[in-house]
Amino acid sequence: MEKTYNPHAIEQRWYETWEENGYFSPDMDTEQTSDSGQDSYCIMIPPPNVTGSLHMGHAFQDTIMDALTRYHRMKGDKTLWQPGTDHAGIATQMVVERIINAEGKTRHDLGREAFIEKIWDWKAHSGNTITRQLRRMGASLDWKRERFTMDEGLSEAVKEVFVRLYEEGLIYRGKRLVNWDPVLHTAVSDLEVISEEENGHFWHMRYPLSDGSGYIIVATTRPETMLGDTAVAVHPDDERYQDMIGKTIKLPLTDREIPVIADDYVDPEFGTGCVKITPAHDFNDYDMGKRHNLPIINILTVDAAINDNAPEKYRGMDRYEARKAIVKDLDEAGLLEKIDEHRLMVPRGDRSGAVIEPYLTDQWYVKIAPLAEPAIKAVEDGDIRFVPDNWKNTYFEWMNNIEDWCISRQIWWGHRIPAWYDDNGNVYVGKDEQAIRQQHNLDDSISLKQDEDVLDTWFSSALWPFSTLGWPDKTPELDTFYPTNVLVTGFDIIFFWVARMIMMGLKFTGEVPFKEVYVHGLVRDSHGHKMSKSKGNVLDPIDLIDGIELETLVEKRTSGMMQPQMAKKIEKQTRKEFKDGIPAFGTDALRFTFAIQATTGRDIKFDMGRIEGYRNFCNKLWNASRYVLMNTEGHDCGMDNDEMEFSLADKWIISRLQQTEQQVIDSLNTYRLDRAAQAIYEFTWNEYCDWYLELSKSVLNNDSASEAQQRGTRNTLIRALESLLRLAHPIMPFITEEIWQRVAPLAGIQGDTIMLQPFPEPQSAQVDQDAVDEMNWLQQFVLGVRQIRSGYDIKPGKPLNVLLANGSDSDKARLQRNETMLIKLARLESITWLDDDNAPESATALVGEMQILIPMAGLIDIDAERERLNKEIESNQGFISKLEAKLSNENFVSRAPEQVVAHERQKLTETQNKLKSLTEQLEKLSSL
RNA sequence: GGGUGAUUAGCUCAGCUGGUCAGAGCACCGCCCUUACAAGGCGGGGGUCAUAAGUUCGAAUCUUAUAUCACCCA
Repeated sequence: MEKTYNPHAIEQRWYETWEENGYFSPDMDTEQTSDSGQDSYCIMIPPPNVTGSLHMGHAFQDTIMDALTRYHRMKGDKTLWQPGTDHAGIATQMVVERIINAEGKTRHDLGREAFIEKIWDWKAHSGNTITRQLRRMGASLDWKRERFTMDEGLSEAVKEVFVRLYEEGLIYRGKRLVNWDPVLHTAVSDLEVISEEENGHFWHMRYPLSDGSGYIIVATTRPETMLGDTAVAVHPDDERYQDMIGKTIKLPLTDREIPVIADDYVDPEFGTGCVKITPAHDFNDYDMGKRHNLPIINILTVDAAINDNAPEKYRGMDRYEARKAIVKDLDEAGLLEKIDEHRLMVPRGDRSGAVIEPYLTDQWYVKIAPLAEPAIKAVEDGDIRFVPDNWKNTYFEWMNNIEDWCISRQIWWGHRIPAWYDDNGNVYVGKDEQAIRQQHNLDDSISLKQDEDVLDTWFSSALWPFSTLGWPDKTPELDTFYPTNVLVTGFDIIFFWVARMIMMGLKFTGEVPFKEVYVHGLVRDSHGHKMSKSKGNVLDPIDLIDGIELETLVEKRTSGMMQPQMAKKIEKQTRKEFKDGIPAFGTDALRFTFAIQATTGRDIKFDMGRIEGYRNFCNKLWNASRYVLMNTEGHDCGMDNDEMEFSLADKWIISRLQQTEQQVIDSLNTYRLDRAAQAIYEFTWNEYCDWYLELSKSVLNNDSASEAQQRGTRNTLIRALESLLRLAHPIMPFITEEIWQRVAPLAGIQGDTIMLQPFPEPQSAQVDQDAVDEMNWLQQFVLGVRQIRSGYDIKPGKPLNVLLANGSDSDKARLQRNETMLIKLARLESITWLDDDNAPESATALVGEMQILIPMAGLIDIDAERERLNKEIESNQGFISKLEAKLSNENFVSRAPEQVVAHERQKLTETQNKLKSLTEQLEKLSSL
């Protein structure tokens, strides 16, 4: 093996091998599908946008899913991690449209069919970026089953669902106020609208009463909408305006008269207490208009320009142009009271960034209440469990206030709505035109035209857990893997996606789509800020894996900026934070970094120090393995000759391994990847490397050790490492595979890949508590010597003579058994039991009550040792008085559980003995 | 305005159903290139667990209030 861990050299190669050999597949081809009592395990990947590229959120999420998948596969479950991508209607259309625009054309020049053809072309050539990147992450997805939300089978499922919902009256067409994106020319759902506070104005306008008795002042943030006003509303109890109610107003700049009405909705405290009502362009006003039977006057075109319902002067003006003109005209007419600065919530389309207008159009809707009810119940009843649990509150909150889902979009890329119209405007819904003609007895003399709209992308995503498995056909896949086990997702799409999958899954399969929903946090930058292109703080997971030069990174972060003026600042920041660019950490280090920070429900602040530390951990594992291989390759490790003798260290490390395995299993079962990773880290570094490997040297490099002893140690070295590799494989697949290939044969294990080896199962019979206790004693001993050494600046290499006093029989027996190891580990010359009285001046350490004495002659300063002892005594006295206080509290003694009290008593005794021993030492020094 | 979560060492975070004077990594200080590893080894310093009250024999942990921050919804 190479001296230094080099992830590049191993990662790509292993992934190709795994994929080529079909290790990712659950083998549905074999006959034994759902028999044999084998458990199945299935995770659906949240399908990334086909236009997308891997970002830190994906990398985090995929690490979690892959770790779970690999764990279950090794456990022996029939395991499927289902891959695929989403057609991402608006996003994809925009990407391809931009390419066409660059060629000086629009999509309208091409026409619908040719444009869609272009998109398919684009997908064929450029649509696999993200799947390539997923492979770099080591994701063990079964690529043979990769699906796309627009492929044939899934489109079939979409039609099936649409038709059935329509036939049950759960899909309807209606004229409603929708969120209209005037740039994309489509309706968007509430969830696709992002409202943020922006600076704006509050215009106060005078509306004259028709009878000439004065005017009412109304305030608005969108003065151009006044052209569509059909009333002014006040609160029914508002004393200021009682006599106005029922009167009419002469709406300025128009020739219309509108009533003053009373409605509870009006907040008398806000503004003047008078509200202009524009039912066609405001959601609240729309509701109020319905309550009061107000006319609805649409004044905007699809581009959000003023249409022909408005006075001629403003027609054709853009909404903001019209705003200026109207404000000016009002001002000139003396009808502008004042203009205030104002912070207001501005709704923007999440794709286009355009300011959304409420707009009255014909759209398709899903009637959601009947679907929501069982979906709420499924979570209430525990058929679906959220991890962490509190996310169910968010889910309930939304589901209980859910509104009908607008599913039609006025774009070209997507599932076309399976509805046809005849010349009389009758609607027919069916899978295709032919089916409809047949069903409704329509011959060719009647022309049918398909609805131009496509479905919201999330409509097909909602079917993902079963459409990918072949639904509506009854497939073996569906039978085996549905319901799936867990959905791993960020909280940001609980509404978009999770809730809708639950509703659709229950509706069409009668079962929940997944039993658990694991909700993970967001990956932020090291300062806790959201990563975004415009802030220039984005990290690309691939750059962390492969490394990147500073110049390339700067270029990457500053190119194609929406706000080029930010580029300077970003460049400066980047140069400061990454002086030497980013080194190549490798996939395993990145995955480990994510895993160990995957505490449930908490955001991750991505810190370069962490990933560096875990890259070092990979290196540690690598070098430890090198040591093991050096000492086992070509030697008898007990495979051929089972005459072996196991040392204390051997028994101890095997015991600790069992305990670690249990901890990892428990942690993985409860989605605590952080604890699993932590347990692996601590065992590997602090126990296996720091202690066990060192102890093994005193056997392997010791000529007087017997063959059986050496064999026992080699056997333990290799077995423990082999298990550890399997234990760590789900989190760090590449390095474990690479090392395992060499280690496994030495441990007597045949197999082509670690991927398909069984996951370690702890054996309680292998836990030797006596060995654990004795090892603890040995560690205390070594630690005590080291502390003295370090405390008095004694050279690490200088062999010391150690004296022992006040030892029990057990101490003596333990010393006898472990003397060789102690001498080697603590670098001692000799260990001698002392007759009580003739101790020379010494520095002291304690192991329990046994005293370790290191004679000071020529080594140690008496005053310093005295000071140290005094400090130690003081601290122990403090502890004792605390314990005494506790134990003399009658309430404690009588009410606390016996065990706890006994434990405290024991601590007291131990500490008292320790104190006594320390005091003796101090006295000895003082008397000299 | 409603909801959720957070607040523990200089930084990033653990701390499970209350019970070993509060833990890890990074950073810091000291010693060491000891034949697996300087991407390392050994040792060390550092926190009145946001604040206040309460429950309890006992609170970082449970309850309530306050403060600050973050996110979601309106």
